[in-house]
Amino acid sequence: MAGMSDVAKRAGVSIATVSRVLNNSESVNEATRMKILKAIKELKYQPSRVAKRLRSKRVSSNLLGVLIPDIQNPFYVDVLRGIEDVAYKNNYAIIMCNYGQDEKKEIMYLDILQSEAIDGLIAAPVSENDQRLKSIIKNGFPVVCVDRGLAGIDVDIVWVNNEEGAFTAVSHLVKSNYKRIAYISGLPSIPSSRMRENGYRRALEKNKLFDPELIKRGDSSYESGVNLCAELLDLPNPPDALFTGNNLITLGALETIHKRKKQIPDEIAIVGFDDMFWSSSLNPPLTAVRQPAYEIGKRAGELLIQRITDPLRPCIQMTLNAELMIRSSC
Amino acid sequence: MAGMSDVAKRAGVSIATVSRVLNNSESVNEATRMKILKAIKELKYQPSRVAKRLRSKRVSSNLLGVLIPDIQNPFYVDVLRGIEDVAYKNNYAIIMCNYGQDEKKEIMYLDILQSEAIDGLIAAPVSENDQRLKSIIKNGFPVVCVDRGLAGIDVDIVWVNNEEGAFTAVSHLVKSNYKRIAYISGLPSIPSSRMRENGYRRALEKNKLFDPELIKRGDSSYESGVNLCAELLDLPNPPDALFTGNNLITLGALETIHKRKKQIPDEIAIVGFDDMFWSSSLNPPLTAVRQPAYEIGKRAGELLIQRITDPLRPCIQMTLNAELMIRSSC
DNA sequence: TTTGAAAATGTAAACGATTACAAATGTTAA
DNA sequence: TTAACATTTGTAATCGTTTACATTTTCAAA
Repeated sequence: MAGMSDVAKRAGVSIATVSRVLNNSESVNEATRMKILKAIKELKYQPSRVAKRLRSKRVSSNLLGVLIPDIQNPFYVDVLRGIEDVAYKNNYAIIMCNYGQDEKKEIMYLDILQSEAIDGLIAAPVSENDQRLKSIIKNGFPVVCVDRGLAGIDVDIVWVNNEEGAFTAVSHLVKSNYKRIAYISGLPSIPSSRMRENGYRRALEKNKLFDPELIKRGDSSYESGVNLCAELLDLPNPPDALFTGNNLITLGALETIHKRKKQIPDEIAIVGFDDMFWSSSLNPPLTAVRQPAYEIGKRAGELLIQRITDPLRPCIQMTLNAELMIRSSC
Repeated sequence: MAGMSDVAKRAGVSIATVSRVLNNSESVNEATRMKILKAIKELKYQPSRVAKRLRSKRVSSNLLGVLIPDIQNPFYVDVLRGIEDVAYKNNYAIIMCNYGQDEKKEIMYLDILQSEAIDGLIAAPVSENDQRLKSIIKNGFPVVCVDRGLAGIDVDIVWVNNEEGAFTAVSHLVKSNYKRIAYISGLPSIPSSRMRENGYRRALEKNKLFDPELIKRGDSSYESGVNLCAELLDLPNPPDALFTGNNLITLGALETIHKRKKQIPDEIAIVGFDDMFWSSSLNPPLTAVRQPAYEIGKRAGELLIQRITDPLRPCIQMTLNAELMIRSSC
C-alpha cells in the first residue's frame, strides 16, 4: 500500500507538506494542496493509523475500548449500541472486547487495549476489586465504568439504582399477595447482584416474608437460571413467585417453568431484572425492571469523551432510574 | 509508560537483547534473560503493539477485524461468539465493528480496520456488490465472508443453505394445511433475503399457493417486522400463516400479533428464520429455522486463520445446514 | 598459545506518520 | 533596491519496536 512518501513523490513535494494537507493544519498553497489531493486520489492513499498513533501519543488515536462481561446478554448489547452511537458521532471507532466473566481473559484484553494505545476505556469490571483496572485508572488513564463500580477508587460511573429497582419489583410482588418470593441471584462477586439482593431482602423483611432458603446464587448465566429455578421448584415448600437477577437468568427460569408446565403467574409468578425489547412477546408478557441500557451506554460514552479532553474534571457517578414494566407474569 | 529502552538500561543490555527475550528468538544467555525478565517485572513493562505492528508488517499483529451489520440481531451475536472463541484460542484479539446496515458507516469502518493493520477480516457485507470490500479482497487481504456472499469474486464464505431452509419451513406450513402464507422479507439487497424468498416461492408454487400480494419487503429490523405484519393483517384477504425473514422481523411480527390479540397458530401461524435460545419461552414456543450461528462464526474464524497463514490456499465455500425446529407456533 | 566456530550481544536502519525548526519564496513599504 | 515580514515548503528528529549485520565473548580443538 502506498505511503505518504509515495504521495509526496508523485505530487513533487515533501512529506511534511502532505501531512499538512492531511491534517489541514497551517497554511499550504491552494495549488499544491490540489496537487497533493490529486496524488492521494490516484494512489488511493490511506494514512496508517498505526504510524500516527505511534508518533503522537498526545494526539487522539480516535480509538475507544469497550470491555464487557457478556455479549450474549441483551443488556450489554444495548449499552454497546449507546456507546457506539456516541463514538461514531465523535469520530471514534471502538474495539469491543467480551471477556465472558473470565478474569484471565479480562486481563488479557486489558493488556491488549492498553498496548493498542486507545484513548479511553469503558468497562464493566469483573468485580469491584478488579486490581488491574484499578491500577490503570491510578495511572491516569481515562476510564468510565458502566453497570458495575470499583471499590475504594474514584472513577466515573454510570449505572442504575439496583437496590431501589429490586425493592420496587419485589414490593410489587408482595402487594400482589405472593408469600414465598424467591430470588435467583447472579454472581455474588458482581456488585449489582448484591445490590439487587439487598433490595429484595429489604422489601421482604419489611413484610416479614424473608426466608433465606429462597435465595439461590448462581453465575448470571442462562444455564444457572435453568438449574436454580429447578432447584427452587423442587423445594419441599416451593416459592409462589420468582425474582430473577438478570436477563439471562430470567430466560433460563422461564425455560424450566415451561418445561414443567407450570402456569405463570397462577402457579408461579415471575418478575425479572432487565427488560428486553421483545419481553411483551414472551409467554406470558414479562413483568420486568427496565434499565435504560442504551442511555447508560450513551452517557458513558459522553463522559469518556469529556474525560479524554479534560483529564482533571472531577469524577461523576451517574445513577439512572430503573423502571418497573408491569405486564402479565405477576 | 516504560519502553523497551528503559528495560534495556535497567538490565544493562541493549534493546536488541530485550527484544530477543521478548520474542524468545535466537539464543540469549540464561543469566541475561533472567536479568531482563526481572527488569520487565520491576518496570511493569508492556510492549507496545502499535510499534510492533508498525515495524513488522509481515509479522502477525494478532488482531482480527469483524464487521457485522447489526449487533442487535442475536444471530450475529452468536456468530461473534464463535469467532471470538477461535480467535482467543489462537491468540488473536478482535476489533468488532457494527455498521448497522449503513453503507457510509461500513466504509468508514473498513478504512479504519485496514489502516489499523489488522491481520484479517470477517465480514457480512452490506450487499453482494460491496465495492470497497471487493477491492480489499482483490488487493490480497485475507477476508472471510459470513452469512452473505459477494458477486463475481472468489472469497472464503461460511453460510447456510438459505433457500433450502426457507423451502423446508414453508413446506411445513403447507403440509399443516395453511393456504395463504405470507413472507416478510428483510432488505432485498441482502442476498439471503432473496435466497429465502426463492425457497418460499418454490414451496408455494409447487403447491399452487403463491400470491405476490403476500410478500412484504422491509429492512430486516424489528420495526419493519411490526409494521409489515400489520399491513398483512390489514389486507382484505389476510394471510393465515407467516414466514418471517429473520430474528428481528419475527419478534416484531409477534409484537403486532399479540397487540391485536390474534391467536397463534389458530388465527395466524408463524415460522421464523433464525432460532433464538429462548424461542421455547416465547408465546407460543416458536417454530423456527435454526442456523448454527456459533458454528458459522467458529468455522469462519478457522478459515480466516488458515488464510492468514496460507494466502494461496484456494477459496472455500462452506454451506452448513439449517434445521427446522418445530414447536407450537404452526 | 593460537585459531576458528558458535554463541551472545550490540549497532543502526527501518516501519510511516507528526512536528519543531530552518530555509526558501513572496510581498510590501521605504 | 532592499529590509522586514508573512507565507509556504523542506529537513530531520522522533515515537517504540524488529532485525540484518557487525562485533564481541566463549570455548574446544589443534
